[in-house]
Amino acid sequence: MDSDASSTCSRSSSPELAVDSSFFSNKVFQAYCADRETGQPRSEKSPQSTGSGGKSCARADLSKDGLQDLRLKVNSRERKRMHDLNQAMDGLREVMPYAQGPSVRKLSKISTLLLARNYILMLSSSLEEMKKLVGDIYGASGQSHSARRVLLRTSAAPASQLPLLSLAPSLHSLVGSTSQHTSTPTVAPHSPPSAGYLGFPAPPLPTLLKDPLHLSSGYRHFPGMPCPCSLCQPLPASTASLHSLSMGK
DNA sequence: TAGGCCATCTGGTCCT
DNA sequence: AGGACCAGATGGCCTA
Repeated sequence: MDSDASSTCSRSSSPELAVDSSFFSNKVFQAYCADRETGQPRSEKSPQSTGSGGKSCARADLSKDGLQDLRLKVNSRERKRMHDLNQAMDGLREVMPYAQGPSVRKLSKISTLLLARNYILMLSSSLEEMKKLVGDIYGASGQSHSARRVLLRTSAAPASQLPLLSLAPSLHSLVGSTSQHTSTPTVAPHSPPSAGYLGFPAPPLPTLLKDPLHLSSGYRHFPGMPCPCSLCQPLPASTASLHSLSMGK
């Protein structure tokens, strides 16, 4: 099959087949037609359908074939929409700090979204911490030009050459317990994280925004996650631009 | 075998 | 009117 769903997913899905000759599609459609002929709705819940007759009336005028064509067209559009959504989800997975590879089961959709949220929060707090640190290093307002130069240079450098990396050990010991950092159970790259594994449920958003990772009491890493902070890992190319964007502010 | 995850179909609603 | 978006239903696959 050439569908992108089958290319990105190990499951055996066959959309084209479903459109053309799927038993399910035919069965459903026949049931639908039978319902229409007997005047019995397939579902009880259609509170608004009584008032708005627009498309329903138009559909009533269609022949069986026309109705089926319309249904197939709508199904195809919906399938494409979902495929696009899945592609976007795959794109998100690619930039997530999580082991990837053919032997690694990919993150579920919900895990991807939750992990992405935490990752963003972590990056934000790392950035804030760096800004604070640079401010401390260069002191008061008189040195702001130097600090800005450092920031600019940092944002212009390739991700792999970011000075943040060399600062990572001292930063971790500076802002928190390294033991907490290193004693964090490392993720077995072959085990998919569940929502609980990712350390959820997360605190309410206002709290997170105020002090996302409780950095004041140490650099907090989410349980079970490989340390994805910008200090410990070279940034992926696609996130480097984001990083430099924030730095440029 | 139960539960989780997913793809697909479907009808309703909203928007252009 | 047509398309996009959404949520519910359904059934298949996989894993513990």
